[in-house]
Amino acid sequence: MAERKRRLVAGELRDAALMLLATKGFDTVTVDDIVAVAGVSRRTFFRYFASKEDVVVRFLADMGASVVAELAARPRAEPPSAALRHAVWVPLAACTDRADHTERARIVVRLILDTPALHARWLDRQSRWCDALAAELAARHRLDPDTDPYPRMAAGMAMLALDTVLRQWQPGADEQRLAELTDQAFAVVAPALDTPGAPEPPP
Amino acid sequence: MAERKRRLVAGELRDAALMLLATKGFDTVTVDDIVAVAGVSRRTFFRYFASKEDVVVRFLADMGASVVAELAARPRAEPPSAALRHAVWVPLAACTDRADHTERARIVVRLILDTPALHARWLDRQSRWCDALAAELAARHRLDPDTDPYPRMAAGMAMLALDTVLRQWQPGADEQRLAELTDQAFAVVAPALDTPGAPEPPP
DNA sequence: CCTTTGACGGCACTGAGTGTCAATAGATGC
DNA sequence: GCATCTATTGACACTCAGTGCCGTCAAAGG
Repeated sequence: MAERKRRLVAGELRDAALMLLATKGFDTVTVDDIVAVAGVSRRTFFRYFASKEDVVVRFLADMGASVVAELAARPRAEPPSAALRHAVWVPLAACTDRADHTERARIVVRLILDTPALHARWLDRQSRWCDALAAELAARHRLDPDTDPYPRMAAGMAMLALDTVLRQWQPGADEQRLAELTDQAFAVVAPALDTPGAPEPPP
Repeated sequence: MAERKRRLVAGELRDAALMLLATKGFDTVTVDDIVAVAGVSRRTFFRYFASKEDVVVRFLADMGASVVAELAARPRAEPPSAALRHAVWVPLAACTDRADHTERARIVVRLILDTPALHARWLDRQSRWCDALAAELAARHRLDPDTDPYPRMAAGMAMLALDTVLRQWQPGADEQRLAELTDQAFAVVAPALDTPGAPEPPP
């Protein structure tokens, strides 16, 4: 009950922030501007979001947990390239579930890629997903994550593919188009992901 | 003459900053602390460095330009994995040219990887090198950087290898050890870098 | 010797982010 | 119905990063 109100305020704040940031740019909009539109106090803003960057980055934060969860759900027999492609595709497809949601997601992506401060935060978050992905991959293939570079690099290549897709995301692109871009990106890294030697655990 | 003094002040500031940051941590040290040790005013600090992060990140900034320059200097006939390995190796080897310099570089790397704010800036800088590397790769192989995902992903894989090496850099590791780590990292991505199809330009 | 140039320090200001406290509103117990 | 406990909020004050502005001072150059 109080939980629903929290969600309401957070949504209000997020919508106000995204609207202002997307139109006026990240640096010119202050937190005071955002709270003025949302109708709450400055202090309340920082109770919901750790920083100005956080409002935007959190919008895409679910992707991280999703990617790791999806990878864990894939059958172990599947080659790494296919498993990672699926893991990355699920949250990407979730961006295009409704047409209105799609365009907003694309605008947020563009804002992040074009704003240095946001881009830095985005990369930082991505690198955390990378850690989790690497741990999952190491467990999947029974590799030592401290000495074997494969898990971390494979996770990094998956993130690289995700990044490449988001960068090439043009206005008006639908789910079909995103799927094509994802396939292209993974086609590039697949030879490294599925290279023999590391991935096959000795029975 | 005035130029030499500028360099002197910048060095003083950098040394004071690195000493304080490495011992007390990034967040607890203020710019006032740094300038107190360096013996200049607060305002002067910001004339030399754009931000507190900048002091640390600039320390490794030369690497970026170096990587791109080295790649451009490699013969075109060389396979991408070898060319990129060399390009990444040169600045890495430069970190170990003198023993004292080596250990300081390692401490800075550790500081960056362990401090979220610095890590974010580092990744952001790395992504700029990635842009330049991708452009160079596209030119090398006569590919369209806007539609072909190969150049950007190949550049990203090189950065990924660099990142992996820096992460595995243990105390006391010498140039020999760094070379091993670099070889290991590039062995993972080589199959994707040298995959047929994209890299071979039609004559 | 005088002028111009450039670096420096001091000062004031904006804006992000945090700690604290009092007020308020809703849930709970009697 | 009323008291109470708890969680959320707003207000205020504070620290610190970063910037603009200006007066000063010293060195270069005529």
